[in-house]
Amino acid sequence: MEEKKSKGEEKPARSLNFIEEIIEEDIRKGKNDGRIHTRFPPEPNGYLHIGHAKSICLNFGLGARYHGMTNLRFDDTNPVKEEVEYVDSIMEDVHWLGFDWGNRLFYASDYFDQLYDFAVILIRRGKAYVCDMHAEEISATRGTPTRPGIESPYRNRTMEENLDLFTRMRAGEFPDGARVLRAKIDMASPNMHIRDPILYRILHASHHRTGDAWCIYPMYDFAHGQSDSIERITHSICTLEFEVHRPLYDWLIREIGIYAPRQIEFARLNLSYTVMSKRKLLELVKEKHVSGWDDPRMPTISGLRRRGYTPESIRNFAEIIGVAKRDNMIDVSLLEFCIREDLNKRAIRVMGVLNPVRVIIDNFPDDQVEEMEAVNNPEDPAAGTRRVPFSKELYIEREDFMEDPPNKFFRLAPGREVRLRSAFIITCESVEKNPETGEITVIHCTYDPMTRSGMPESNRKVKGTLHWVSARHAVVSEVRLYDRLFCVPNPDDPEEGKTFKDYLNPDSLKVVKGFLEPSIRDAKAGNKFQFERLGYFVVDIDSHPGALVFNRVVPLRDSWSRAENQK
RNA sequence: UGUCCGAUGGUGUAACUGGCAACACGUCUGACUCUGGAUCAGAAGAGUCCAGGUUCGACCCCUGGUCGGACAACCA
Repeated sequence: MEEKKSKGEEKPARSLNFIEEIIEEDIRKGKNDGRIHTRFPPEPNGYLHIGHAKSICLNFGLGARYHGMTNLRFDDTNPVKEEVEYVDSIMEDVHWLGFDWGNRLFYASDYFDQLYDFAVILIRRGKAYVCDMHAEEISATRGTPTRPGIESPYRNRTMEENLDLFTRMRAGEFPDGARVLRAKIDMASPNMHIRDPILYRILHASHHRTGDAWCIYPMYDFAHGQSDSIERITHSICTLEFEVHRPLYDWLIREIGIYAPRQIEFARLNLSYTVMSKRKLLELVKEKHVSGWDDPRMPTISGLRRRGYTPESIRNFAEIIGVAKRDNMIDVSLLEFCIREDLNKRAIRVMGVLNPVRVIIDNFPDDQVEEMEAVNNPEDPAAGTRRVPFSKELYIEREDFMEDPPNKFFRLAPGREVRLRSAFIITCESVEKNPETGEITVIHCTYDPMTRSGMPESNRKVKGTLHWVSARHAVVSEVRLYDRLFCVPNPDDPEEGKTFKDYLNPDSLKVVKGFLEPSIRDAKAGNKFQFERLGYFVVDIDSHPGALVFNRVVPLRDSWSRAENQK
């Protein structure tokens, strides 16, 4: 037995991504005694989106993989943009995704006292000074990426004066914008972030957690790395745009003289046919292009949840897309693949008709109802069966009938036979039309009682199988058919004179009436189904007893319509 | 005319750290099927941005280019 477990048979370990390689190298070297500690550090100024999900899965995944820990830390150093609503939604979303920060819920604002002390240390060491220039002056003297900046006239104040001024900044003696605390590094550095960056600014604003205790707030650069250090984070993982901040991150830690975490940057996720910046998402919400942060068309975690995505499918997506440093644009079809794969295994099948046409089974007794037994999920025998009523008058999908069909059309047409799923084989005998419009109003068929599912005759080969609903048993519901929010792959890259909003897809939501089999009557919000041959659907929170509302999560793959569309 | 980062099939990620490129999605065949779904079998598709160099041998190392991205908020 033992020897049988040769190398080739061990589970196919996927190769390491570059961050895992760094971590394993650090472990090998005995850095931090092999301890691994990561953190997910959102700013509570918006809802989390699928890009954050990548980061969450990465950070928490690494914590778990290396038997370490992962903190949730709110980077809340800008009171004017941050709100508790966002804090709450972020915690809900991280939990929903399946991750747990235990008792390690932190806020950068928890460290305001300590951060203040760090600033004082820098001042005492002559590494920081109070600058009286206003925002415009500072910006004007910062230079450009290709031209060095000019040193502030306040740069060489004495340590005593700096200390006094900083103390008075904190005491509230000065108005917003009057002064800032700056690091004293190098105004000529080719790295803009090293040109005496601002550490603290005066902001007489009340903070969602510290209230009015402070009127000076640390900048990102002075809060983030120090918070990492305080929490003894070993690997501080962030997105590429912070790469140029790393020298400052390291400088501050070194000059203050505290524990040094290692910052590692990776490429953020871009998804086709959507936008991913909080600013743009907020704009869509505020201008009512969508119903809210949790609109099922939004790439937010709450939107995806409402759309019917599962945490498992999103985690799997995060795993599949990988982690690297090059810019990327992932096709939404990959996300769709992930949710189909997941729901295929678990969603109960049900029949529903969204664009009905009446079918009358001429040889079926008028008032008779037969109960058909239908399999709940062919992928999962344990899901059992249910009963579906069959009667003389049915609905089928209008697209499932053609009066004059091409050869490859396997569905219903005059004289043709099709199977009704879990029921009988029927033959089309004739159609009735609206004389004015030419629209087909009724399709007359006959059924063969010997072909009922399970009976010997039912094995007869027929080309097509249709879903159907007994007209008088149909549960009428609202069905929301969602499509991509934008009609171009990259709305972030508009042509001259246009903005991303010029590419909003006018057909991203279509509301139709659905005629569903009665077994669905008691479905609850969040329940997911496959409407056979159509797609996956979830019961929306707008549902009420007797007035169900469904969201289409994603359509089924449809090689017929794909072939048709290619013509 | 700065600094930093990146460049591998249509998309994304690999390549045991130098041994002529793999996996997934997508695409296309075919089989099977009471979902034109799922499943199964197979195929096409890159010679690794370019030019040199080192080497028996380079996606991998070196040099020089090209292209793309990030950085000039008292945002994060």
